[in-house]
Parts: sequence; structure tokens; C-alpha cells
Amino acid sequence: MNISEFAEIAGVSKAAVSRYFNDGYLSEDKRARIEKALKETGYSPSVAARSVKTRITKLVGVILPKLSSESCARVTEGISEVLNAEGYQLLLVNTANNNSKEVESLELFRQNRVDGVILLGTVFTPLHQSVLSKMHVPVVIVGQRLAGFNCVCHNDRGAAYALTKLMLEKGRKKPAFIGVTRDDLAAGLARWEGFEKAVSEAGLTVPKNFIETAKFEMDSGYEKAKRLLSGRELPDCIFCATDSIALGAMLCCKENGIDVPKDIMFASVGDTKIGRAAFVPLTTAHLHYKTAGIDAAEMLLIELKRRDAVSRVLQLDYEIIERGTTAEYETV
Amino acid sequence: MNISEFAEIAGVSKAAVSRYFNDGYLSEDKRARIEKALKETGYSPSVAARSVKTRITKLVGVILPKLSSESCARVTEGISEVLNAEGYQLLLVNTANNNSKEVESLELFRQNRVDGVILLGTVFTPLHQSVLSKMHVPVVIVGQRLAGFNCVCHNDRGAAYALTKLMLEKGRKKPAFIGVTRDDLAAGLARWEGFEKAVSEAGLTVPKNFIETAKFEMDSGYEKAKRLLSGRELPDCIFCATDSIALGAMLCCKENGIDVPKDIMFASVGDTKIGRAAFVPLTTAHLHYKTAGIDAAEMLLIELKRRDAVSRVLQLDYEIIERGTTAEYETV
DNA sequence: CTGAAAGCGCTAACAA
DNA sequence: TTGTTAGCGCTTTCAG
Repeated sequence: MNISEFAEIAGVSKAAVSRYFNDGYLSEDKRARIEKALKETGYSPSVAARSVKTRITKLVGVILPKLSSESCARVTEGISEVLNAEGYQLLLVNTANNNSKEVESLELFRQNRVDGVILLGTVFTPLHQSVLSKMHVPVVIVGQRLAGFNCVCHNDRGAAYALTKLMLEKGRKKPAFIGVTRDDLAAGLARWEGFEKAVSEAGLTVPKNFIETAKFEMDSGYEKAKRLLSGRELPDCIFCATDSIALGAMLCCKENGIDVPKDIMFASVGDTKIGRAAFVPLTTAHLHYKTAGIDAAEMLLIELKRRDAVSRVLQLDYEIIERGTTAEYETV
Repeated sequence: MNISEFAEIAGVSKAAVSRYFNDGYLSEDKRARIEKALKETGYSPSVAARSVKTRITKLVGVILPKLSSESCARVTEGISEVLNAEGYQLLLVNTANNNSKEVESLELFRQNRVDGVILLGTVFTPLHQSVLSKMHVPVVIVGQRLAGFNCVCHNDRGAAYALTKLMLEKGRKKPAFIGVTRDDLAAGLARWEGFEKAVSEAGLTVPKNFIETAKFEMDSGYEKAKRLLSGRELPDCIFCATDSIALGAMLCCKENGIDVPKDIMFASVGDTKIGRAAFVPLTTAHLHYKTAGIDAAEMLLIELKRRDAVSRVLQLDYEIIERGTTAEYETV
């Protein structure tokens, strides 16, 4: 049914119906008649037709690297909560860690289809920059900071620093690092820098073979740990960029009869469920993922209202959660 | 820019442009001119305007109870993979376990906005039935079976049966059960039935206080286990409806000095990451979540093409993964 | 406060 | 093959 048919049934004009749905002037009489007809017919206006006129879609595009990653899912939950409450719907794109698909989706959104975009960023290429800067709708980036754009990000550097320091202060002298690609400025580079800072402040140096770069997966953490543990000398603590990586590495230790935390301490960033129930509960830095989603959505909402040119960066702090993987070892 | 302006720039008619984007007849000459202009201007047609005419949105609504649940995320990944490849986008609604929001979203989608709906179902009320049957677009339900609708579901009963049987065959005589609400016909009722079947086939009965109903969370599993363990007599094996619940319950055992699997064996359904890295690796039934998503998407795609009246039910089988929580205890 | 009427940007039937 | 033209369902002036 379209607006004309419905208007006829309700016994009012098309314009009255339109006004009913768009807070226009309307007498109580007409309003009542429309409401009655609404109940009878179940009519609801076509979103598409409305968008043609108003250029408003009430759609927000969300681009994320991996849906089944707990952190991404949490961010998206936060986004969804805020945006749904404001009558927006999420257009979700899961790039499956395919960087070029990120750009594709941006291109797709650049045209029309959405009122705004939230991008859970990973690695930014010049292509990203160029597409992003040509965007006609407001964009908020989550998890990364990109000059000139609205960002909600975490204190990756601080978290990595604090965790590494924690282990070194417990007397560990041979720290190792399993990170992710430093092309990822947040989870890769910043966490690396934090680790490095703590290490050098402690007057230590890390041999090259104590540094590994993994993928964002447990299996990869396992593999890298295997290499780490195959050397002549073992590290006595390992900082991992993510909980999954840490868990994989810990599994490798377990298999090789290496005791955690006695022989090797572990700490990583993320505070995902997996770390809590691990065979040795994982010391981690809680990042406020859901809050990041909420804040990003609110930032977007603000942009949607008053589009000013100034871009903002919001950094959320972390929280250290000490668990078994960094427990002091009691000398008997 | 709209189609008229673009047509002018390209030096062709509106119709030619429209045909270019809709596989109509077009001479090579015009095609080339349009492509050239496309590069220069970056024009792309308005999806909304197109939808008004064609009544096709290329949007599929996905309704799910909890985004940050690994199983839901996996299903959605599968859906996304298939649908994106066919040029569809996902309109995601996270109901946050709010059953009435499920109905609301269906209502929202019932009107227009989407070409089809995939519903990751939990508990169906009569209201669901009524809204679903009034849907104007094809619907596929994942994870539940609802008479008269297209469903992709798991063999919950079989998985629960097999896991319980596995523990009983290892000589356990006092099985307990931590499930979820039986209003959830799949994860609740069917898994309960599977458990019951194995138990009664073994000639055992389960005392009332060995049956608990938890929420879909680790904490809830913990709480319920606490009650279970506070009784005079302890169970010697516990079947849990989900991995999270099992993990929570196991954590409770650990705190109380109860050995897993020696004192109590555990098994549950889901095969989520969390179970693999647990302090005792969890015996579980792998449900093919991603495959379910893929199959559901394909089912929807078929419906989208030829809308016949017949509804189909696709049941995916499980796979038992034996790990430490059901390891034989060696009598020394 | 109301309704008629002119579009929004696109598609598709039609005649050429 | 092509261009003209009449809508798709809605919003929004504008004159009442």
C-alpha cells in the first residue's frame, strides 16, 4: 500500500499522512483518523521513497575486520545500542581482514546508502586516506588514530608499557615479545613501543630472536612461541599483543613442560573471556571496547547534527587485571 | 550529482546511463563514454531512488540475540560471506537478548527496507509466529525449527545425547545437568532431552537437585555449579548446555578443590575458542555455526529467486571433540 | 492547519 | 539499439 491509498482509506490527504509521520502540523481529528487507519491497515511509509526526497537513510555503515573477534563484536554492540536508540540501523560489512575490502566498502558507502560510517580500523594505506578524505558523510574511526579524522582509540602504548613493567618489576630479566604487524599502528606499533619503553627503562635489551610477529589468532601465537622456545636460551616473560596470541603461546609452553608463570610469565592486551578461564588465568589490560563503540556512535551522532570541520580524538584508558600468569613465584 | 547531470556530462541520455547500470542494450561507443565520465566524476546511482522503482533494496535483515556471542558471530560471518558475494548488504539488529526487540525488528523489516530476513532464533512466542507469518519477504530461521518456516538448525538433541553417553560410558553414575531455559527449544529443550535419553538408557535417574537452569553466561554457570556442589552428594559428571556455562561451572569446581575430570567430568555443546584453552580443555560438540550461516544465506538466496510456498528444514550434524574434561582417570 | 502540485533520482515501457 | 516519457512513493513548498 502506498501513501495515496492509505490517505484515501484514512479519509485525509497525502500531505496529512506525510505530516503525521514527520511531526508536521496536524489537527487532533486527522491525527486520530490516521491512527485508526494505521491500526487497521498496518501501513508504513516506504523508507526508500522518503530517502529519495530527504537524502536521509537512517543507516550507518559499520566496517570491521572480523566479526567473530570478541573485541570487534563488543565495539559493535556498543555502536548498535546507541544508534538503534536514535532510530538508526547498522549496515554491517565484515571485511574478514581483507584490507582492500575496507576500501571497497568505503567506496560503496561514499556514494549514498548511508548517513555516516564507523570504521573499526586496522591498517591504513594511502588509498584509505584518499577514500576517507573524499567521503561525503561523517566518519568515525575506532581503534586507530588517523590525523584529520574523528577517532575513538585506546591507550595501547600505555597498556603495553604497564603490563611489561609489571612483569619486569617482579624480577624478570629476559622479556620476549609476540606482537602483530606494525602496519597496525595501534595493536602493532603502539604496543610494541610500550613494551620497548618498559624494557629500556629497566636497563634491559631484547635480543632479536625474542621478538616475533604473529597474526591475530591463537594458532599463530602457538607457532611463534614454538620458535621462541626452540632457542638455546628461554625468555622468562612474554608480552603478547593480544589475549588470543598469549593463549596460543601458553598452550605451547604447557606442551613443552614449561611452567607458567614460574618459568615464563605472560601478559597481554584485551581482557577477552578466553583469558579468564585459561588454564592459568591471564594477566591482561582491559580495553573498554563496548565503551569505545558507544562513544564512537555518539561522536557520529554529533557529527550528523552539526557538521563542523574540526576533528576530534577520544582516547580511552585501560585497566590492568592481574591474574595467574604474572603471579609471584614463591621460593620454597 | 544525479543521473541527468551525469548523462549530460557523458553525452548520452539518461536511459543509456540507466541501461549501463542495469545490463540493458548499449553500444560500445556509449558504454565507453559512460565509463570515461564515470572515472572523471565518480558518479554512482542513488540506491534509494532505484529501490522506489524496483522495490529491490539489496538489503537483508539479520536479527541476532547477542553479537558478542561467538556462535552468533560465526553464523553472521557465514551469512555475510555468501550475501556480500551476491551484492547484498546486511542490516544488523542486535536484540541483546531482548525477545520483544526481535518482534519489533521483524515488524520493522516486514514493511519494506529489506529483501529478506535471517533470524537467529531463541525463544518463539505466539507473537513471533504471527509477525513471521505476515512477513512479505522470505525469512530463514537459524538455530531453531519452527513449523512452516525455512530453518537451518543443529542436531542439539543428538549432540547432548552423545556427550552425556560418552561420560556415562566411562563409568560415571551420577550425572548432573546445567541447561538453559526450555523455552529455547533448541539449546534448552532439545539438549535436555538428549541428556535425559542418555541417562535413562543407562538405567540411571537424576535427582531434581542435580538439574539447574542457567543463563547463557559463564557467571551464571558458576552460580549454578555452586548450588550443585553445595549439596550433600556430588555429581560425578555434569553436562552443560553451552561451553560458557561449563567453563563457569569448572571454575567453581577449581575454587572448591574439586578435580576435573577426576571428581567431575564435564561436557558441553558449542566448541567455542574458550573451551580449547581452558584450564582443563573442554570436551564439546562442535556445531557448524559458520556453515549454518552460509546455508541459511543460500537458502534465502534461493527463496529470493523463486518464491515457492514449500518451506525447508536443514539440519546440520555435530562433531564430538574429546578433550581433558572427560579424560579417563587412571587408577594408580 | 490543509491540500494541490511539483519534484527527488531512477527505471522501464514505448515508439522510433 | 536509442531517447522520450510516465511513473515509483514520498516530502514540501505554496496558496489558501
